[in-house]
Amino acid sequence: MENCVCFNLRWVTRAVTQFFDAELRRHGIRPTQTPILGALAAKPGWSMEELSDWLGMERTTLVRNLRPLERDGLLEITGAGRGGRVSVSISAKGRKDLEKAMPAWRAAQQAVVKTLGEHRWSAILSDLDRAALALNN
Amino acid sequence: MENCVCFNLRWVTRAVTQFFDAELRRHGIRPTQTPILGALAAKPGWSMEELSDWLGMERTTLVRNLRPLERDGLLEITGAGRGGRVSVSISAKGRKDLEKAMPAWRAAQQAVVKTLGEHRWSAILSDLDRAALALNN
DNA sequence: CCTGTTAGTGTGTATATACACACCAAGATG
DNA sequence: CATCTTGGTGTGTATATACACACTAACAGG
Repeated sequence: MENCVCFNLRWVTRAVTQFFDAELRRHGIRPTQTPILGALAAKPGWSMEELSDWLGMERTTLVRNLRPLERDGLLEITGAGRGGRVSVSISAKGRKDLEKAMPAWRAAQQAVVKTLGEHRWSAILSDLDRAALALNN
Repeated sequence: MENCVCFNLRWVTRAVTQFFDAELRRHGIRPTQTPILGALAAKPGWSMEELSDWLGMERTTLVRNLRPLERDGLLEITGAGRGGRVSVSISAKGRKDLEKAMPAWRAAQQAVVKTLGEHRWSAILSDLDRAALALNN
């Protein structure tokens, strides 16, 4: 049972997340928030469901994850809310903070990629993506 | 940035965890708890630090993760506590519940392994283990 | 206009995670 | 014995995750 796929994936993910967090921490941005801001920076006016689909994240999880970013003014949520479609967009501050944190992200990414080499990492991530998609059907 | 290792790993891990959870749910055991109970079933009298080392889990995270299991009587924590070493052991109920949940775990494990094949999965997990170890130094 | 249906959204509750910090026990040193 | 250090533990606080559920807006059909 020590070969449990779920357990091993969670273990590696914890290690990688902690590593990214150590780099990003001083910029006040969490590893989970980086891709959220990245998506928002690429396109304005996401609905909650679009964004959660794009990120492959439970919609209700995303709602909670946006709260700290909204509170700190990195993004803005406009629209009706309960019942009506909302529109999530990055703010000027959000864009600036993301920009400032990018070098740290790049450093972490490069350091992790270096452990196995870019070729192997991309093969692994590609396979894992395929596995995850298979499980969703 | 959509190739962020951290983000992709977290995504896959969420999918796999949800899949395991769907199988284990009706037994009242979470995917995270299975390996904990497994370790406890293999050896009695773990100290908190030993167990967290073995599971590759932050010690303080483990403390919180043990609470529900302790509350539900699946394990017992004896010893001084704050300051003094503790001894964590599985209970009879814990052993029984784990036993009952094992078929569900096996089913989930097999289904996930089937997505890429056993050979590929074990190569991937072996590489990921190596990567995670490299990051801890 | 009214009502039923559906799609989009948020909440309640519970677990998972981890950094910073505080606490206490036990042995070492004086 | 007193104090000092160190190693093992738990807590405060904050984010991350997701299932079950409730709510509301918008639209359809009468």
